[in-house]
Amino acid sequence: MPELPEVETVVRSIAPHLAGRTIERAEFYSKRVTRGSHAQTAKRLAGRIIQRVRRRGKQIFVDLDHGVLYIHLGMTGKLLWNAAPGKYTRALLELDNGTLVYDDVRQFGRVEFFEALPKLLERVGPDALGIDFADFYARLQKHRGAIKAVLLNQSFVAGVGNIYADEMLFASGIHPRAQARRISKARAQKLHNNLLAVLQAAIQHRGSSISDYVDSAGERGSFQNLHAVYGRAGKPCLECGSPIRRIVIAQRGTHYCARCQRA
DNA sequence: ATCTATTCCTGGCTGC
DNA sequence: TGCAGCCAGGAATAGA
Repeated sequence: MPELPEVETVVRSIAPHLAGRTIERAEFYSKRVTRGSHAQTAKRLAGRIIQRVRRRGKQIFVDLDHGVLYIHLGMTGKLLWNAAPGKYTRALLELDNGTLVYDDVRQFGRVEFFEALPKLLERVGPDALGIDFADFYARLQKHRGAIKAVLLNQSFVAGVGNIYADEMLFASGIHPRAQARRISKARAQKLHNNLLAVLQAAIQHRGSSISDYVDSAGERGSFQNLHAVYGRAGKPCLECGSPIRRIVIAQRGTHYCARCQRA
């Protein structure tokens, strides 16, 4: 499940192949993944020159000389460089130097061409790696819901998903059900530090590969081996030994240590 | 406005 | 070996 570290890893691995290249041909195979007219989208992409590939939160933007290709990996999206198209290939870009293949088993992802970005996509908050503490703390005050749910809200901060939300709450000693606005300034400072620290550590390990995730070269990440709580329900807490608990918050599996994380 | 529940989607897993 | 039933969750959407 690609979150900020996985998307960052994909962007880093794909960008050198794409920058400055020309799109010769585009193909789309899924009505779900690409909602616009396939023929029209392909026509608009043909001949476009890629200027750069960038990321905001979990969103990927391929800036073109005219318009932008928006890519969201959803749950199982993969951007693969020079891979053979397969059963789950939903879109494909043939460039002058190779082929970019978009595979997505569950089709929660998106590959769309826009002349200009829709307002909906602009609704996301500041990127998790770029937000300063003052802004982070001010935004926390605006939410009365559980901190876990708030961290997952992309308009609060962009890029955090289920795995890293659990990990940074554990690292900060904050209970996932704690009310966002009730978190003390000192705790919030800790959470802000861990927001950066956890995501940066995950990027250094090229992301977490639980089931599907691989980068554009098909390589798995290794950060899943360093998860303290995610996916460790019933196993002993690495800090205190008490069993990691699993509850559901905002319809998402949430893992925490009842002893290390107090409300 | 803010928050919560529902929906989409399919491979993988469990249990009979 | 087969198969029904459930689970995983990002984010748009609808409803409270």
